[in-house]
Amino acid sequence: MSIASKYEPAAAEAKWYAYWMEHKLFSSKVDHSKEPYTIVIPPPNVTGVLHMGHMLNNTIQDVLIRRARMQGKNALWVPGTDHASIATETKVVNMLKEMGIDKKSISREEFLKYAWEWKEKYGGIILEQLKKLGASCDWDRTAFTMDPGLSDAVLSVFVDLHKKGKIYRGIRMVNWDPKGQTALSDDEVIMKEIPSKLYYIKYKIEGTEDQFLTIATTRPETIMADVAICINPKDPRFTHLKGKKAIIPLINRAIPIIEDEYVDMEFGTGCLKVTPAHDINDYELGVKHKLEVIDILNDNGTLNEKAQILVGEDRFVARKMIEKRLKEADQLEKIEDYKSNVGHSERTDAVIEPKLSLQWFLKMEDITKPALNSVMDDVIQLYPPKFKNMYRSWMENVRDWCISRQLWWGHRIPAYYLPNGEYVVAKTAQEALDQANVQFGTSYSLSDLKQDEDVLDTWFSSWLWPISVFDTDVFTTGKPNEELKYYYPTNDLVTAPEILFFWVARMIIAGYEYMGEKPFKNVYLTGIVRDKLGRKMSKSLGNSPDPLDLIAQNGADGVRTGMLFSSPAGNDLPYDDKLVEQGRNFANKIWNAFRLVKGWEIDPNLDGSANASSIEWFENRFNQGLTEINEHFEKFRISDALMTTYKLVWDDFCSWYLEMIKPAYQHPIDQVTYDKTIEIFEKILKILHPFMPFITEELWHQIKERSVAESLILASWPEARAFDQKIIEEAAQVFEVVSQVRNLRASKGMSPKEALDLSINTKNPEVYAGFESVLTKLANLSSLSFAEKVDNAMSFVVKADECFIPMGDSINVEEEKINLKKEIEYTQGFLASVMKKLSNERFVAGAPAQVLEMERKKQADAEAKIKALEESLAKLG
RNA sequence: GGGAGUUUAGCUCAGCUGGUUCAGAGCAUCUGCCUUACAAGCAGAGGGUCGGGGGUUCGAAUCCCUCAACUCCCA
Repeated sequence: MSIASKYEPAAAEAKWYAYWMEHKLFSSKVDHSKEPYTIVIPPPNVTGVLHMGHMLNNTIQDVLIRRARMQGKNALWVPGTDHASIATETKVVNMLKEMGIDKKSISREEFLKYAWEWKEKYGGIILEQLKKLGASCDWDRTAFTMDPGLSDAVLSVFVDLHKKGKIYRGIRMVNWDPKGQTALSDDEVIMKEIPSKLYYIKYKIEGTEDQFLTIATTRPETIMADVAICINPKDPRFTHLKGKKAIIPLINRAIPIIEDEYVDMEFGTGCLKVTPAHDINDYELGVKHKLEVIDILNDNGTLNEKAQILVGEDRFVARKMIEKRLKEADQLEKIEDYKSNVGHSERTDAVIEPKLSLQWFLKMEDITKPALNSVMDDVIQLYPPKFKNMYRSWMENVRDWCISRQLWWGHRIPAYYLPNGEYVVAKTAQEALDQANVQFGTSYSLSDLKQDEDVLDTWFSSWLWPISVFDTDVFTTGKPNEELKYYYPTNDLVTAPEILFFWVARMIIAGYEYMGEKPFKNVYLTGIVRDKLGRKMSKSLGNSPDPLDLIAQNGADGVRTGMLFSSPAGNDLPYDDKLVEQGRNFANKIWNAFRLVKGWEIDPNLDGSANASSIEWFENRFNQGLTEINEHFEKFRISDALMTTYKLVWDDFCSWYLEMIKPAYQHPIDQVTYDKTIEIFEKILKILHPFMPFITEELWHQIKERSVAESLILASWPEARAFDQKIIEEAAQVFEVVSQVRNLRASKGMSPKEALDLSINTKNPEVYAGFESVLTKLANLSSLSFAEKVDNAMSFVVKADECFIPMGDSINVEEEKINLKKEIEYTQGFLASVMKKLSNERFVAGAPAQVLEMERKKQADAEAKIKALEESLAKLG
């Protein structure tokens, strides 16, 4: 035969992906005769490359989409990328640096020109990589969050929310990234536990020469920004300080000593320095006590002239120098080691500086309510549901969303400042001008307007994604177009729990605000892909395999199934190369099953009636498996759906069914069995297709020539028919006899080639009737008979049936006796435990009838088995 | 400091409203096989007082209490 014994995925993958693309089989158009099934991709960063997290995430989406497509739904998976303002800007800045260009030395327009060039060059890489994975996205719809239409939608929404009074400008404490020189949202800040130091600093009490109070701080470089010392009014240690002033060391500025119960008497010394400009809690304390704000830091993290000393030094350098100077002044009492949680920028890893600045905010209080309720009421379902709690606590404690970023790459805030100190918000400069002149009775010209320098937070565009990929005008018109009406709300969203808040929650908010309707029905939260040590796989740690290498080595189908083998919803995926290997082996197994079937010659004159029972059994078993697989899918248990498919194909189809009907070597097969087997094989390929699209499409076409419209990707998902439990159970009993014979051979060290005689003592010979040839073949029997008594035989019992293998003189009677006695003893123990239950009146009275019946059946089975075993024992003499 | 989650075989995980799907699966391990579809394979086997303790119940991996360890979120 000419078919290779090992499946080579590369050629088939390239061929079929090109085929699907060429014939536009991923494409979806509005079609009211079909039910839509829609997924919008979580748009990867435009500058990104595929990592293991994407692989898992997008495999799941593709499985869902392909299955929906086969179920006859109008399946649409919308792809696209996110402009990712901070991440991309950082990369472009670095690129420019390598070219010897400083961002500060070029204009905004020049910078954006470089950025767009960068985007054009690298922006599509990740989408190309997704194609290698087999992603069946409708690529003609590929969207980008900074496409003209989508950008326009973002500005419309900004203007609209501003008009509604939900967007405002205000001074707030924000998370400032001194390296990226931008404000970050809370979600972009990663808290890390950092070993640091607690400095105990002595402040002189004003009007004394030798009286001091001591404060403990982790940030001595901010003492120049202190505006008060705060004590707890209940603290008896400090009553003598009330109403006095303290003097800041080194700069000798006097500050009041105030009282507030906020101060934790247990922490540090019980005295707290209040530095409103550089700590969020101090800021709130400052507002409460109407304290001045002294900001001593520049945007880049160096000290400014308000610090009076160390001007121009970096904050961390300043910390060291302050420590030294305090020591010299004898005002540093001690230093303790301390662990503190310090915020770091997700993008630049710089230590975050709390900073007061003028930013744009979105009021979250009212707008979040429908979004909270929809998840709490399961209108939107989270998988797994444990994330509901997290979602609620976030939504109930949400703070206003800081939506401005001090960057250039992104959607520039459509606010225009006027010479009179006012500003207007409008989509274009012209509109702003018209509005301003009407509103203020002025006659400004365009050149008088100065647009806000900042751009919007990336999430302020991606929160519109499930709407804006279909319709970018609805935000102004309020009237959804045909596409949006048809595809929205989408069905499933597959994403990582870490962006549940920044993205998922906000899409829900925007969905209700602009569509009055949820953006999706189900949210499937994947876990994080981790290495064997439990670390998150990341480029910086270098612990992640290259996904494209993996695909090259194991095939996309192997990688897809490997990723899914062990990733229940919400659980992290502990990645192991073994999993992908298992996937690859599985593909090979399917390949070889095909080789076997394809290699058979058909003899139309042969009678195949002996295989009827085997075919009947497998069809029932298939329907049972398919029912289970469908149930797993309904519950989003993708790993379980795969595992059930895996076992159905490998164990039931390959190990049992094919062996049962396989003709002897170089013998032909009958027409009926062959046709049935091909039919079964086709059904197997169908249920495998969502997981393993390439190999299944390849074999589908190798079975016979098929047209484009007959491609597997478009084939219909098999119907799960009713199945007969009895047929399955009886076959299982026959299989058990086969296993026992094999087991006996193995334990006696007999060769599998040695044919044996088998005699069965059963009350239900009809169970074996259809399977006699199967039994003979799989257990390698020289004869099969039904008899009550057999002498000098090894025996075993399956259910209540005694099975004998006559051994003539070679049998070791004593050993057989011991084995039988052991089994009798064990079964009697089991029976005793059942009887104990049944003789317990309270059990009989309290247990449901069904349970009772089960117990009685157990009793009957055990008694029958003991009887059979005892008879066998008696026959040994 | 507040909240949530996890703990079942060597590993990764199932186990629904207590009772036959109740101690399971896959992988790994061990034993025997190069049996012409597949050694990326076949056949067989061994592994767990379900984190510890207590309670409720006729009956607990499952419900309650408590302790312990780990993880995550928020401050």
